[in-house]
Amino acid sequence: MDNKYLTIYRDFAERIESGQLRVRTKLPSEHELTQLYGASRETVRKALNLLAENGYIQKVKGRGSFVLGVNRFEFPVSGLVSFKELAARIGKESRTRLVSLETVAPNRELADLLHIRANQPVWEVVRTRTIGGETIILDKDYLRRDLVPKLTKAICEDSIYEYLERTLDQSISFAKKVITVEEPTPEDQDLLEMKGYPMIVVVQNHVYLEDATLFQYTESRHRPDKFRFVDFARRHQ
Amino acid sequence: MDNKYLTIYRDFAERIESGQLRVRTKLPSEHELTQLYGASRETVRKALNLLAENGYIQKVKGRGSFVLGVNRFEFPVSGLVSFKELAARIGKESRTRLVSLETVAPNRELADLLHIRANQPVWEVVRTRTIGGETIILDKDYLRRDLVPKLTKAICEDSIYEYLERTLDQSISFAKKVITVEEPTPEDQDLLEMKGYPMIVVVQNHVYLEDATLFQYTESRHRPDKFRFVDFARRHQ
DNA sequence: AAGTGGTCTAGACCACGCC
DNA sequence: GCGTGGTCTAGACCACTTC
Repeated sequence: MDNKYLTIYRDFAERIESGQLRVRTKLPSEHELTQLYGASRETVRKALNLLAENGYIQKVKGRGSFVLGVNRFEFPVSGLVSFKELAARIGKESRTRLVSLETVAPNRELADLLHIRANQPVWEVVRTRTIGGETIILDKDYLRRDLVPKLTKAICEDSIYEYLERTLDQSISFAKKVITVEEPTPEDQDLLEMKGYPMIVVVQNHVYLEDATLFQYTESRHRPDKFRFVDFARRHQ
Repeated sequence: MDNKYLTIYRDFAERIESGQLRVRTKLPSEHELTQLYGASRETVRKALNLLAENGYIQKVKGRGSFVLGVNRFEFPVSGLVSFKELAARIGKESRTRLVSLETVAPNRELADLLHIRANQPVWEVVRTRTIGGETIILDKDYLRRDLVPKLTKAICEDSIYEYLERTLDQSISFAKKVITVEEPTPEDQDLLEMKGYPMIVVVQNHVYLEDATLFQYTESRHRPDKFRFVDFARRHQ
């Protein structure tokens, strides 16, 4: 039992995701929630604001908070979610295959991306993702070797994020994603079932730890017909 | 001068964007900020949390808040920003051209998307966007006619968002974006300089008002080589 | 007038980093 | 031990919606 506001948040997030709370349902008022959870109003509000920010509810001044239906049938790929978490959500049969795992010296471009010196070794992990019987995603990960001393086939085929957060005590804090569309490389053609598609969707991911050091750079290359990115955004100000 | 916490937020957001506050600079402590702005600590924290959520700063327990360099040279397309705001940011010469503006009866698919009956008329606005001399974006907007009574060529070539927020008293609250890659239609080929590219990036946008009614559906179709989507995401929990 | 959410305050205790 | 951010409280006033 950790945070009070996270408890309230997760409580409602679960009930909304499961459909137990229907779309357009009115939540209890903030005053009522303070009594239900034995919390102060600001604590309740912190939970409700998180729910609103993540697309679960809409708060309307003078009326109350209402369950939204936007996120219901979509899985937002925005936010930081590992492939394993994602695969679990969509419930499709999926598989990760390790292509190669080695320590390499970064070329200048990569050293630049990771903000390290050219002689500082990095892990290079190449993996393919098979979903519904088709191999459609190629993931290339580069991690700072000084921050991740050990890496095995088993870890790579399970979830690197999980390993980092559970085993090591590194916490991932934020990431910058860049989505572009490019021509497939011979490597893409070789490792993926491209089915003649002449382009590939590239999702670059810069992953940072809590102290804001960049420690991982990932390129996730998707066959275009299977690519789908969903984002929920609020207009502030 | 409206909100106290928004004042603090904008103050730092501007100073960070302008480069007046350098990357890795330490912000004043929360305690110091309460005195600088004559605000309580929770108010200061609300501003700092907004800055952190939007990628401006990183808060580190026990040490302080530090300026991040992630958002500096990128313009995040995540969040809700109109094309006009976007064009202003990147500073490139750009132009919007109205292709057609009419009232149509929605087909079933569109009526479904907008959650309206099939006999309820909607605005159909088709526009092309020219950036750096090339026409590379095709925007198709559908708006509920009951919510937007008037729409002119001038408004469409300026900014529909701006018109809605300033002239009408409608406030845009949130949106759901879906990015996919498809084959170009004859219309794409006709209106855009496709240069032989065999695919097109489609950004679907469902835009909601503050009372959570869906009032606009937009399809933004981008030539793949010029498409770029940047997203900043924090890992919560 | 009563109920709702939005903002703000002045305190409190805690966990963490640093010296 | 001191300064830092993270959580939480019990109140206050305001603007808005509903009746």
